[in-house]
Amino acid sequence: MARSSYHHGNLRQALVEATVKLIEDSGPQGFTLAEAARLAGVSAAAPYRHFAGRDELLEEVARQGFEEFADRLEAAFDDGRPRPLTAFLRMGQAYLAFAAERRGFYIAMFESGISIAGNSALQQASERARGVLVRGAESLFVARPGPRPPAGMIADHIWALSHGVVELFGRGKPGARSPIAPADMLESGALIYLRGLGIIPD
Amino acid sequence: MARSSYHHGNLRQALVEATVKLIEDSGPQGFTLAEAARLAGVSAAAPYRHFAGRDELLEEVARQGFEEFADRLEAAFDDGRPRPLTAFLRMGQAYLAFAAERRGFYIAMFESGISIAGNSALQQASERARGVLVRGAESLFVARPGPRPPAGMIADHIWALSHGVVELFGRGKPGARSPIAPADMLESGALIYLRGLGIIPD
DNA sequence: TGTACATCAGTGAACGCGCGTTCACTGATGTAC
DNA sequence: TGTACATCAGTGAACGCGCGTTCACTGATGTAC
Repeated sequence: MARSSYHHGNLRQALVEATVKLIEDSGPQGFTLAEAARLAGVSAAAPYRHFAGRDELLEEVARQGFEEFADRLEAAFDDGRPRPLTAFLRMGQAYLAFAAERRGFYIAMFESGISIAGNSALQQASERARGVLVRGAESLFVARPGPRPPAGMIADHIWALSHGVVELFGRGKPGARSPIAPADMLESGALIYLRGLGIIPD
Repeated sequence: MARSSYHHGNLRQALVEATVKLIEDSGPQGFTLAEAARLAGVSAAAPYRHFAGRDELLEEVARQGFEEFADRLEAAFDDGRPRPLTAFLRMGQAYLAFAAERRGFYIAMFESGISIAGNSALQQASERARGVLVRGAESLFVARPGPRPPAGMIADHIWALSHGVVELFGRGKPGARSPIAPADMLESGALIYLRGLGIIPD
């Protein structure tokens, strides 16, 4: 944060990180361009050398978030090793881990009110993440002949369930709505769902 | 909105309605006490006769939202008629209908950043809504002997799935992430899940 | 039915604040020769 | 290796703005008698 020279050197990325920290500390509202600049140790006018405004900075945060999100899902899936089902469930836990460990990014991605469709780099990154889930869903059927439900639909169901768990039960409220840990909630829900798909025998 | 006399007559409720409209029109950020007062045709100081501040007004909006939400779920469930499964699925559709038709309330309830636990009237209302889902889940097992999964868990799974569908796919973005309508997404997901529970035979 | 008076629910002006954004500027860096 | 110069990435002051909140006030309403 402390800067010895007149030039910052890496202000663009420093602003991204300041934004993440501000969002984590004070919620999605608790972020202003001015405060991000302050946190980066720079005048309020400086961010305009790198971003057109507040929204463009938020969208960059979300884009980087989606990239890391996709990376983590991919690593968790590990090409379906040792078995597709295990790998698929591991993606669910990676989903929750990302939401918890990278909360600032998660909020920027899903709760900041930015428009994903309006920014093509952002949209590409978000589609890449969905692609990992879709491939995971496809892998569940590799050894199964016959008709299969569309993998995109399965990916969307699991994404929705995971997101709902994060939003409704994922925040560390003591004495929250449910005493069950988010990880257990997602796993039990996903297992029931996969049994419904015939992936897991009763 | 137009007021003939010095006194408004029903300012408290008018502010609630103004808040809902502002949130619907301009997102969760697009609400300020000052603008709500303006919309209600009243000076910026007037709201302080009825609410301690911005947050208290938002919490009242959320509370009323949860009450109507619970009412609608209850009406949709209709005591499990004609069959528990049908009634349960109808609740899912009522969930989506509420989120779409009462968007301002939904946003105040789930996306405005208020703390549900910090306001007991609000918490009670939200628990009442969950109670309807829980009773719906219990009804699925009335004619089934033997061990059953906890109804609270099932209610939470379905709530999370519904919420996720609303948040990720429910906004009317043209060309959005998925071309499938939210109602179809939720129904297909819920059916697979219920099959996994053994409620629906394969 | 009329009147005095307490209470209630508004007004409007004022405040301090922080934000987003623009602008002319300047210090630092990189490059051509 | 040195110098001139273009470009880049900052500064700091200023602006207009709208917000939240407070305050003394006043018009309207309700009630006791």
